[in-house]
Amino acid sequence: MSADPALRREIPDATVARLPEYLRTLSRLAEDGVLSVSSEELAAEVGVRSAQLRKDLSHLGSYGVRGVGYDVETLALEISRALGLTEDWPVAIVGMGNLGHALASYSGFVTKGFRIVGLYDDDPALADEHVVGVPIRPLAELHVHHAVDPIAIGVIATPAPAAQAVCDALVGAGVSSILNFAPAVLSVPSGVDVRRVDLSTELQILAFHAQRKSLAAGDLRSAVVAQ
Amino acid sequence: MSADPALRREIPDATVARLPEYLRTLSRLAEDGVLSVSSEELAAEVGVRSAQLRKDLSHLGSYGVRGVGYDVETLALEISRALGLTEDWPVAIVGMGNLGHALASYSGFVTKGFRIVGLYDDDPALADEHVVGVPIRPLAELHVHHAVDPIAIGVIATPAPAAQAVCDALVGAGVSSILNFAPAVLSVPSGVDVRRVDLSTELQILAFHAQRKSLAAGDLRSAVVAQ
DNA sequence: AGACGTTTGTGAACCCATGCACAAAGTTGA
DNA sequence: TCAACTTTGTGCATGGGTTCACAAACGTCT
Repeated sequence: MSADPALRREIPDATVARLPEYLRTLSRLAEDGVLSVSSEELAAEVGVRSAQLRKDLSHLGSYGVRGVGYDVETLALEISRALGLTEDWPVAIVGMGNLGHALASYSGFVTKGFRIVGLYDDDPALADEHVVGVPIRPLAELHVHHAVDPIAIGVIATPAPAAQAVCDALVGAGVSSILNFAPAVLSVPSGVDVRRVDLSTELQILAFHAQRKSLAAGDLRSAVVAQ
Repeated sequence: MSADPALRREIPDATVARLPEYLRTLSRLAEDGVLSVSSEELAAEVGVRSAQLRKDLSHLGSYGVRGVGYDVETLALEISRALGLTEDWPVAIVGMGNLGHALASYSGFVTKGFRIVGLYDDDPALADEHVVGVPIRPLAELHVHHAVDPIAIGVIATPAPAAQAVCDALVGAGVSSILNFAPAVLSVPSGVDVRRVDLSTELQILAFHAQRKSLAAGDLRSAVVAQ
């Protein structure tokens, strides 16, 4: 029987969403030569409550020492393992406009775990351009490429109208994890995982809170008007 | 007394996060000439349960007609109002590398509600370059600019090490809503709102689920090994 | 060795969000 | 006008996530 709780137990989604942040902070601490942290210290760095941090970590196993804290190296390694970053993940980006270029050259992509193996765009003007050493090819070549060098994660950085067709092509080639930057809801068969990142959604949420703040500030005025 | 529930009642964060998606879908339907939708239809388009959609909308007021559905135009307008998109929000982007360029020319930014009023970067190589008609200027000019043409929302698209300093500059100039693309946790005074979008976090979450899928597929093998 | 201080891991209470199911309210058609 | 049908808005139950608070476990110092 495996003793690793990460492989046996279910890790809550909310916890998984925070693990990358813990990992990033631990890596920074390791670079700074810090050997050990308490949940209190680490939580303060990340901006969460220490109880939440401890409960999150408890889902991966018991890697702390009571009265002492957590060994930075060990904990970083265990989080990496839990997230699956000990193996590397071949990534393909479809849509090499401004955003696609930015993503391809984003250093966060290259860092541990992820490797860009394909860049796709049907615009002839981009044909055979290279970004970070990888050639841009037409989407039709996806199948061939995937057969030779399988793609684990597909990133969609096209305009919204093209997104569903690109998604279908990725799914058709066998990709079952997709990161979608296009402002469109994708329909996929079950078993395929889609995460969406939408810039304008984030802006709109900020606008909502900004509006609330300015309404609160102008309370007096509106109260008078309301009368 | 104002009769608008959006101004009086509290709208849950989870609801606010979904409103932009509802709005986008309604706008698309309006373009297609659709005049009315039921909660069932709209929910199917967006990919949520109809009960959730109705509950979300009930927080803004009562804009549906029983037995009929929602008027597309009216509902879109009411969501826009609730989100604060009826006024326009001046946005400044700091950090004009690949990502900054992509954001500045992203069409989602220009669409209703948001207007780019400033682009900042201290790299002399970028000085006086124009993107979408706006000149790139050094960060030191932020204060002056803000005094003339106030900035409501600041977008940080710099590398992580610079993010906190940029954030301090924005806050110092009076910006109280910040969208942070740098992989760093920002500390801000209370009253300032920060949202973070992190590309590598999203990738890592995908990797976690991908790993879980491949572990499930290889269950038999690991079970044998475990014995 | 034993007492003391520290920090983890977790049971239990709370809180928010989701989903169900139905009454209320509207339309349509005879 | 009235009955049949449709769809909203919402009270209630359920489930997950967060926070509290404390016992268990470890190191340290005498």
